[in-house]
Amino acid sequence: MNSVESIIQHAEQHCDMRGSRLTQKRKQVLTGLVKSNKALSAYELIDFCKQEYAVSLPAMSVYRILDFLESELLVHKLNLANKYVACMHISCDHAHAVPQFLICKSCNIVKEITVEESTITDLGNTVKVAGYQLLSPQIELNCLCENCA
Amino acid sequence: MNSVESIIQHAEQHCDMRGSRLTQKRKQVLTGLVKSNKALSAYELIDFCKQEYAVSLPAMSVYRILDFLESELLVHKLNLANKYVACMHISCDHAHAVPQFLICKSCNIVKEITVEESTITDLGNTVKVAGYQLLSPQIELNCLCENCA
DNA sequence: CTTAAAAATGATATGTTGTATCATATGGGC
DNA sequence: GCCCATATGATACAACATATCATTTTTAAG
Repeated sequence: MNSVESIIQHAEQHCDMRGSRLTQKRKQVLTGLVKSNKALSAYELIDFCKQEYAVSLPAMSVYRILDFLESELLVHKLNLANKYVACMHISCDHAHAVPQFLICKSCNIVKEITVEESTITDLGNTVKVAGYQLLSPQIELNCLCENCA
Repeated sequence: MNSVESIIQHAEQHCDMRGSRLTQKRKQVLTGLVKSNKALSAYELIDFCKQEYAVSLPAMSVYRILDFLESELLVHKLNLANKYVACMHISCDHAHAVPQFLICKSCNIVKEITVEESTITDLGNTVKVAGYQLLSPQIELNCLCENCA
C-alpha cells in the first residue's frame, strides 16, 4: 500500500525520529504535493490548501514550510521549473542516492530517476577538470513525458 | 584576436548569412553579454544599455531581443539562473555540440564546457528507458568557480 | 517614389516567483 | 501557569517575465 495517507504517515514517523515536527500545515502542504503527483509551485500549493482545507496560507509561510520539508528530505526543489515535488522515496526505509529529475514541460509530471553512478562520476570529473566545484549533483532535464509526447 | 568588436562582427556576418538582421539594439544587448563575460539578467542588460548607450529599453524589448539572439544561437538562456550568456563560440566557424554550463552561484561567471559524448549518450539512454523524451540535452550545474571556492 | 506589408520596437499593465521585516500565535518543559 | 523556542501571519516589495495594443522602421512591389 502506497496511499497518500500511508506516505504522510511515513513522513510523520521520519520527522518524529529526527526530532522535528510535521505540523498540520506542513502536513497539508506535503499532502498537496503527494496527491498531485507532479511538480507544483508555492502559489499552486496555496490554492490547494485553500480549496482542500479552506486554509489561507501566506506565501511566506508556504516557502518556509517548503524549506522545512526540503531540509527533512521529504521534498525536492526543482530549480529549472521553480516548482516543488514530493520525494518519491518517502516510504522507503533505505537512504537513496542524489536524485535526478525528468520534468515534463507540458504537464509538470516529474520522474525521479537514478542515473548510472558512472555517468555522475564522469560529469563530476569534467567539472573538476574545468576548475569548478559542484554545489549539488542534482541534474534536472526538461523533457516530454510519454503522454504529452 | 578575440576582442568584443571582432565577436560582434562575427555575429553580424552570421546574421547576414542567415538572412536576419542584427539591429543596433540587438547589437547593444549582445555587446553587454560579450563584454561582461558572465551571465546577466534581462534587467541587468537594461541597466547596461542605459549606462553604456544612454538607451532606455523596455523589458519587453530586451526579452524579445534575447529570444532573437537565442534563435540565432548567439546567446544561451540559463534556466537555472534566469540569466543569459553570450555563446562562447560566436567567432568559431565550425558548428559546435550542445553546450553544458557550469554556473558560479557566487559571481555568475559561466563556463561553457563540452562533456564527453559518452556521458551525454548515457544520460539520453537513461531518459529514454524512463519513457521520456529529452527536449534539450543542455545541462546546467550550480557550481563555485575557482575564485569563489 | 510611393505605398502597403512585414519586422522591430515602445508603452502600459499585470502575472509569477520569491524575500525582508516585524508581529503574533502555539506548544512543551520548568 | 510562565517562559522560550518554534511556527505562522501580515504587509510590503523586489526580481523575472509576459500580454496586449500602439508606433516606428524596414523592405519590397508597383
